[in-house]
Formats: sequence, structure tokens, C-alpha cells
Amino acid sequence: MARWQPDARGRLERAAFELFVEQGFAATTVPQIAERAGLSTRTFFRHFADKRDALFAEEHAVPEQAARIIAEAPASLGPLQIVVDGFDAVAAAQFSREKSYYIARHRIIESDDGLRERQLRMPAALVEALRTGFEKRGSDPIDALLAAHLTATVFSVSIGRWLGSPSDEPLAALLRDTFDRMRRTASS
Amino acid sequence: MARWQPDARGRLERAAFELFVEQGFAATTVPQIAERAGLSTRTFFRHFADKRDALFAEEHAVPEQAARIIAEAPASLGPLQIVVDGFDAVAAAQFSREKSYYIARHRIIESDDGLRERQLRMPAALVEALRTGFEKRGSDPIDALLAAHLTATVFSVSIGRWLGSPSDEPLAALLRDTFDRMRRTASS
DNA sequence: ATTCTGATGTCACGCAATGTCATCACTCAA
DNA sequence: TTGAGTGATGACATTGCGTGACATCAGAAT
Repeated sequence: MARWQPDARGRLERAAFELFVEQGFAATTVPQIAERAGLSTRTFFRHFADKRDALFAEEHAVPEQAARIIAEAPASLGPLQIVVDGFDAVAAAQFSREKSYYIARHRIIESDDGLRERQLRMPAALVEALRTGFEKRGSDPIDALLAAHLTATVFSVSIGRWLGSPSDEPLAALLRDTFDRMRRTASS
Repeated sequence: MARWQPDARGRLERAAFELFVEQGFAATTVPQIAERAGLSTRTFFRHFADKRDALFAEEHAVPEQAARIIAEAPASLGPLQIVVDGFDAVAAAQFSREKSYYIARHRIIESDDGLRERQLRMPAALVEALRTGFEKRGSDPIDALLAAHLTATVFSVSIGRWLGSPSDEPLAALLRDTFDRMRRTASS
């Protein structure tokens, strides 16, 4: 028999999410999270840099997948052509839970300034991953950075539309539509 | 005679900047900043929400000026036409100090994760200000949001180019050049 | 002269976050 | 079989952030 219950990190994540829903983010203390997960406060900080991080445990996957898609794309494609084709895969892989989960999570984030700020790190990391990927394919550095920003914009705006839309329009469709509108806006 | 020395907030800003340069951000404590400014620790937190904020005291001016420019623009212009015309004014008003100051500040920010994250709030606030301004002029909400993102992208990329360029190319020229390249990238 | 206002100081406190050392199960090699 | 090594956790102490509550005092308002 194992000395410790398995999946300490997952237990901390779930305990944190539950408590944030029940009491709000600000009113929840790290000792409370650790206690619900059956672990010590110190152990929480071994898995997460700070209290907010428990809500952002999965975000690293988005830039990682983006980098993979770019690296594996045919050399003939330009930056924006790659990402359009990759949207479906990202939408499927990164938003596989029930939509209600992402809505609840979004509500928590919007309730706290620190969380809103923390949320900005994912798009920034995505830009950096995309920029690096495009540069490795030979893009001019500034063009690579701009293409990365445009892509991250489409991504962020689409997620916002998806979370805000009462209908259950699939994220992949919103990504394509937002991409088209971005292009039209840029050339207007 | 005044009871207190004037410009408490400015003294705190300058003391913080000096200490960040001398010792680094992480090694500087709020009591140290307050002591150098001749004020109490409590007073520091009356002027700034946290230690990082002392480095971002002026950032609110960018979104504010952007909102003003949009509100005062001729009704005949589209979102992106407005901002291109406004770049010069923003560059002149918001980056009026010696370039070495912005470089030193940039070096401090890059040295700390918390500051890097904090820095993301300005572009986010700029997007929000632009989006609101465009919407008030009758733009479709999503088009307004996209135009706001594109504008903020041009702004962020241009500042990055300006800070990183050894030559002293004027920021306004970089803004225009980045804007043109963004358009070309979007339609590629 | 009295009241009001606004900025500051003083004190106390909870909590975040980190360093350090101990603990204990599990692994693997001798 | 045993003993050293490994890795995750617990226990404890500490520092500094950030806030609430109340007092203080100059100048403005009336």
C-alpha cells in the first residue's frame, strides 16, 4: 500500500476549485485548500507557485501544443495558414471538459484582480511559443512576432465569444469565423 | 509651511525606482522604499496597491489618451484609420523621458516574473479602452474588439522594437512601420 | 472659533511564501 | 537480506506583504 494517497497535485487542484466556488477566491486560504486535500500547506507550495496557480494548472498545454503543431506543419505553409489548420486540434484537446466547468472557472477569474492578471500569462506564453515556432521556420523576426500576436488574438477573442455565447456553437467554428473577421478588420 | 513634504507619491515612485536599480526588485522591501521617501510603510500602500505598482504609476495614461483620441476623431474614420493618425500623439506624450529611463525600467521588469506579469495589464487595459471607444462609435462589438487587439499589438510590438533597437529610430516611425507590416502579415 | 476634511502615522494582525531539516516508503544493488 | 539512495511529504520557523482600525494634525470652510 502506498504511503501517500495518489495524485496529490490533482487533489489540491480540485480542493482549490471547490473552495473558490464555495467561498470565493479571496476568502479561501492555502491552509484550507491543503486541509481539504489532506496535505500540508508546505506541500501546496511545492506543487504551485502561488494560490492562483491552482486554477491555471493546465494552461501550459496550449502553448506546448501550438509549438508542436507549428514544428510538424509542412514547410510550404505560411504562419497563418498553419494556425488556421491547427485550430480544430487545439479546440478539441484543450477544451475537452464540460463547458460548464470553463464557465464556472471563468466566473472565479473575473471575480478577482489578481486572477485576471494571472490569466494574461497564457496568451503571452502562446505568443512566445508561436513566435519561436515561426522564427524556426525562417520567418523574419518581426513578422513572426506579428503573426504570433494575430494568432493569439484570434484565440483569445474566440474563447471569449465561446464563453459568452448562450448557444453552444463549437469553439472550432468560432475560431474560423474570428480569424476571417480579424483579416477583414486588418485590411479595412 | 506645509505639514508634510509635497509629492509623497512621486517621492515613493523615485525611491522605489532607485532601490530597484541599486538592489534589484526582489531584494527591495516596502519599508526600505518608505524610509527613503521619508514616509511610513502604511502610506506606501495608500498610494500603491502593491510593491510592483510603484513601477507602473504612469501606465494609466496610455489607455486614457487612447480613449480621448478615439472620442475626438472625425466620425468618418474607421477604427484603424483613427489609431494610425493617433500614434504620433501617443508616442510623444507617453514616452517623453530620456530613452535610458525606459531601458532601465525595462531591465528591472524583465528581471522579475511578477513584474513581467504586471506589465501585461497595460496592453489589456489598452484593448479595453480601444474596444469601448470603437463600440461607442457604432462598430460591431466583435469588430471593435478585434480592431482594439490589432492596435494594441502594433503598440506593444513597436515599443519592443524601440527598446531593443540600438539606433534611435523615433517611436512614431516604428509604429507606422509595424502597422504596415501587421497589415501585410494579416493578409498573407 | 469651530467643524470638517484629507493625508499621514502607529499599531496589530492574518496570511503568503520560502528555507531548513526530519521522516518515511519505496527502489535497487551488493 | 540488508543497507544506501531517492523522492515526496511533514513540521517548524521566519520574513515580508497587505489591510483594518484608530489617532493625529494642518489647512480649508463656514
